[in-house]
Amino acid sequence: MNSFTNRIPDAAVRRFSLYLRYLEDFERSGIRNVASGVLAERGGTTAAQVRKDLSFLGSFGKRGLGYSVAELTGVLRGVLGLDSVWRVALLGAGRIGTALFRYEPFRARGFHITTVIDNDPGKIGTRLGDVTIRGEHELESALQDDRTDLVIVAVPAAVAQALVDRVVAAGIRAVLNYAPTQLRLPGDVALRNVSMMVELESLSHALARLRR
Amino acid sequence: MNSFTNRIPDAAVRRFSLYLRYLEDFERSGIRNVASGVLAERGGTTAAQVRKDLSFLGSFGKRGLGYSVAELTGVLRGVLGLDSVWRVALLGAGRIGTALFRYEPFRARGFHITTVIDNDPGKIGTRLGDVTIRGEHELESALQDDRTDLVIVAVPAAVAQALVDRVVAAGIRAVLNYAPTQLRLPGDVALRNVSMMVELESLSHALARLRR
DNA sequence: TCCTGTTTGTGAAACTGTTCACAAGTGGAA
DNA sequence: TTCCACTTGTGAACAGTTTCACAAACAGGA
Repeated sequence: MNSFTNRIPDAAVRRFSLYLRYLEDFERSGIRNVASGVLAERGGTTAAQVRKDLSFLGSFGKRGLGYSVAELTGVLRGVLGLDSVWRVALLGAGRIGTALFRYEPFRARGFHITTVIDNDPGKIGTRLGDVTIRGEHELESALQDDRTDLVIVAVPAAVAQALVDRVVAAGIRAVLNYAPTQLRLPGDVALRNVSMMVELESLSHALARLRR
Repeated sequence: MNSFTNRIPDAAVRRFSLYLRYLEDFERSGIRNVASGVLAERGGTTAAQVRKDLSFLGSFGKRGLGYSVAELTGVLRGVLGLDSVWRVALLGAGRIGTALFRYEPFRARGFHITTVIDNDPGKIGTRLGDVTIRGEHELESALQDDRTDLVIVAVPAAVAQALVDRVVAAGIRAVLNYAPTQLRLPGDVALRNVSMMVELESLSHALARLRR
């Protein structure tokens, strides 16, 4: 009975992404209904967790039956903002930036990389896929012209903060950061960090403990 | 006064990685002591958080002065298991795998990618940097021969689980997963997932809320 | 219609992580 | 030596998240 008016816990939102992925698998397999326990088993969590998560969105499961795959898929797409196209700018066309650019599932989910910025003179003017790489000096105009919603940062740590300050000043409200540095930005800008070093080191911590 | 015998919260361990990064910057700048507030400001957290985190490791700050950069660096390296070399196998030499392989900071931190596995016949036998790519059928022998500590999964979701089952059976106890699927594995195997879709979708959720 | 087996939705309890607030050290100046 | 400005370490309060447990709803069969 918990409705849209309330804020949804961040931990739950992240699981929604996973649930949606599994529901799409089920949909492809022609499965029409799915119980919380099935979704839980697939996602490495518990049935109670799944039900609690979904209860933040309202209540549209059928007792005794489970959830309609089609309906739940639709609701999750809506909540995750996947019912519209998001225009994405990629800052940095190095190895990581290029790998991200070519990652197909982005486009399938409605994330269109329409802008690529790099400061290497050898790259400016060349194409990455169907996008022409532009120089850093064009950042603001590119973000504006392309009506960018969201920025992915894949530049060296040393230049990331300065670039992001400009991005925020240009009105962008969502940043996905791959640079190995903690960006500081206003509270009303959504930021997510992805760091392979942090994950790796948390693993080596676990391993080191095991060894003792 | 909290000593090594206790388990350290996962959230704290992940912040240790960040603290260490900043401490290394400070060390390079010749700064010898650092207060919790300074570390906090750099890492986008609070002074109390920093002190609480560090208290899990013992107590070696000096009241009125802060922490010795050199000492703290050493302690964090130890806790994160960075005082030895870890031998890493990379499964999947596609775009993401290749980008990971070439990511220099790994090696600097003591993570040596000694094994690369791919099932593309066109790639088997070719080299990636100084490592020869081997076929999937050699997985077990490669892990054994190279005395692998840790495995990075960068293969398509469809084949990830089967491959990881073999990896676990071969005795590996730490897995870093880039495949967009939730791997199921025994409780005594440490697993970390890195998913750009989850992060992106959590951003688009935030944006979609903003729009309402 | 009634019974049975299944599954949801949700308060309450348990747990985990974060923030607060302050006594207790510390170095340096007077 | 005494004082002062500063900073740690840590219980306690608080906030957020997960798990538990069970009444209520439903489908299908007898």
